[in-house]
Formats: sequence, C-alpha cells, structure tokens
Amino acid sequence: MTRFAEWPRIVVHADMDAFYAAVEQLDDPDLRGKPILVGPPSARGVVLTASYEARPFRVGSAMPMALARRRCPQAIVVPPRFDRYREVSRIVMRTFADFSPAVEPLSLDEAFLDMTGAEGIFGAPESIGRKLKAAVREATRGLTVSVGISGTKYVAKVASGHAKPDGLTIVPPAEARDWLAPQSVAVLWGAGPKMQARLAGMGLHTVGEVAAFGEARLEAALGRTGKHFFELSRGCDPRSVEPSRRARSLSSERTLTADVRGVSEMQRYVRQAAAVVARRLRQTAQTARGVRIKLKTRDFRVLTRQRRLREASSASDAIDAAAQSLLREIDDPGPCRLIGVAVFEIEAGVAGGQLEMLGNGGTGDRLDAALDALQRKFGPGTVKRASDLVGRTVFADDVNLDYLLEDRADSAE
DNA sequence: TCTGGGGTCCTGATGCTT
DNA sequence: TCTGAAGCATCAGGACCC
Repeated sequence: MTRFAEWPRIVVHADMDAFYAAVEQLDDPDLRGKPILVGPPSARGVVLTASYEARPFRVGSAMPMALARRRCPQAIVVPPRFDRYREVSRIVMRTFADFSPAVEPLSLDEAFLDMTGAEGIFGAPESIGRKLKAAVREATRGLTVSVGISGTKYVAKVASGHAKPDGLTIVPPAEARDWLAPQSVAVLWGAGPKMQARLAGMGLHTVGEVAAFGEARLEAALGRTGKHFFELSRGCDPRSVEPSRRARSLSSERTLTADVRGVSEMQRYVRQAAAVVARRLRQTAQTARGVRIKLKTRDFRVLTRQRRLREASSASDAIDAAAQSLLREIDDPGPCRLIGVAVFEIEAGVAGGQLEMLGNGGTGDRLDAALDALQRKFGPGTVKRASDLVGRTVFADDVNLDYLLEDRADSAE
C-alpha cells in the first residue's frame, strides 16, 4: 500500500493510443483490426499516425508515406479529419476535467493532470489511473489511453510511454531515479537524434550514466542543456501543471504539390497563409505584435525573416503587408516547396474588425459605453461608431472592454 | 526513404542604447 | 565629440516534440 506522504505531488500524464488511427477505427468498423495509415495520400506527405496493426511492419509517424506503403502495402491509407479529432479530443479533455481542475493539454491527444490532494476522492495513484482509463474508454465508446503517474511531469511522461498501448505505469517519486537509470538517453526531454549522438560521443548511453557523469561536467560540455539533462536524469523537474497557457505563436504553412519559383505565385501563397493566421487570431480574440515568414527551398534549406509590427493586430491586411515586405527581403530564394506565415508575441485583444461586427450586430447601450471609453483613448471625436475602429487594434488592457468581450461571448453562444 | 504541420525553446550573431 | 564596453533586444537558424 502506497503511503501518500511519499507523494509530495501526484502528476498524471495521459496519452491516447495511436489517436488519429484509433478514431478512424472507432468511426468505421471496417477498419478495425486492420493496418491503417492516417496521412495525406499525396506523394509529398508523411504518415501522421499508424495503427498498432501496421506498426510491426516498421512504419510509424513522420515516415514518408511512399516508404510506409512500400513496407506495408496492405495498409489502408486514410486522409486525416482534424475536425473530428478535435471533437473527440474535447470529449477526452472534458473527461480529464472530471478528475482534476488542473489539466494542461499538450496536444489533441495528451495532457498532464495534477491530482495532488485528490487521493481522498479517487484513491491511491493506481486507483486514479484505473478510473481515468475506464472513464476515457466509456466517454469515447472504446478508445484507450496510456497513463503514467509519478511526482513530476517528466517522469509521468516517460512512464506513460513505457507500456503502450493501454498501459498504466506508476513510478513512486522515491523510485524515479532508479527506474530511469537503465533507460536510453532518448527518453531525456530534448535529446533528439543529434543530441543522442553527442551524448554517445561522451560515452553516455543510459540515463544512469548521465546522472553519474556529474552536473559540472555535463554543464561544461553542453551548457544549460547539460544542467537540464542532469536534473532530468535524477527525476527532478520543477515544472508545475499549468492549466491555461496562452500559445506563444501561431502559424499556417503549406508544403506545395509542386515547387514555386515566381514572385507573384509566392506572394499569393503568403497572402493565403496570412489570411489564415489573421482569422485564427480574430476567432480567439487575440492580436499579435510580430510576423514571421518561412520558406523551405527545394534542397530543404529553411529561410525565415521576422519583424515586429508598429502595433499589435489581427487584421489580414496588416499581417499580409508585413509578410509581403519580409518576402521581398529574401533575395532570390530559388524554387520553394513550402511557404508559411507565423505570428508571435500574441496578446489578448479585440481587433477593430470585430468591433465593427459587434456594432453591426446591434449591441446597444453597452457598446456605446465602450465606444465612449475608446473615444477617450483615441481622442475626442475620433471614434463615433464601431466602424471607425477598423484598421486599429484595441486591447482589453487599454480600456475597459469587458462589455465587448461579454457581448462577443454572448453572440458566440 | 526522402522527408508534414503545428508548436516550443535555445544559441549565436548583430545592432542598439547607455 | 568620439570610443569602447556592457547589457539588452532582436533576429535567424537549429533542434526538438507530438
């Protein structure tokens, strides 16, 4: 019997098994028990998720689709349906929220939960895990989730990946260091193929060897990353579960079916991507202060250019204008296979265009009160109607826009 | 084999300010 | 007024994760 005193924190990492593929098999009984590859059928695509039936054929995520089909010719290729995955993800996240008020989603299919103090309701960590898995299975009518539970986010995450699919791995904090020791350095957060090769060059192949190497030597060799690895190797991770993190950037990029070379064609794709990110900002009542463009050339060189805007915006025109001028800064990139636009320094805000929509929607006295406040901000006589704000950006922090934000929420119902 | 799209974080170079 | 150093912000690229 676990004594809870040994668990200063109870951190759960829950990771849905082969999520996209599992959703496809859930929705289409004909796909159940068969190898399937979720991904774009185009020649330039890669596999997003392979079902567990396909994995013995050495196919997996991020593998070029052409190669995966050669390795597993009997696999059924299913184009992704992100709207449906988002829908199922909402069900899963709501289920998590029934267990803890502190749920930090990492992506559509995984999340951290802080269950500290919930032992009285759900029992010991193992009981928490079993109940969570059963609840997800019931809410989704059959999907399985792998769960790892420990005292830190890092160990919980490694634990959830330890026994997939449908696994439950409990690592008591006091045992975390010994449990990690024999595992490959690949489980260290931040150690991808390049770093693993570097560590191997230092004679470090397991987490235990990293811990034994010593903090000072690791830091001398790898800088902050070395210190970071040393902490992880001992199971230490001070990060807390953060339920509501605002995204730091937002992007839209597209690999084109054929390389583009002409300036006007590149401008067209930049305009499209700028419109997508601007729309997503407006949909979430946010603005951005920085714009970045990204080009990937035929030989896979990645070129980026970024700049800050004079004022934060979610207007397509403003973001497109900045992106187009960044595009002009890149002197003859040659044929490109990918074009993207990102925004960063994202802030809570309401763009002028939205205020105009609210005005057109007739929000009455409350809108008038807010417009008065804006008039004080922008100067007497400059704002008489919501439409006067088009092209300007207004922040909830600058003036009291509570009225408008409430209205927006009402109209979204 | 031939390499997506959405992100985060880190590092080194460079330019600006004091 | 010029110069150099230090500190900081910004930018571009790279590595990584799912």
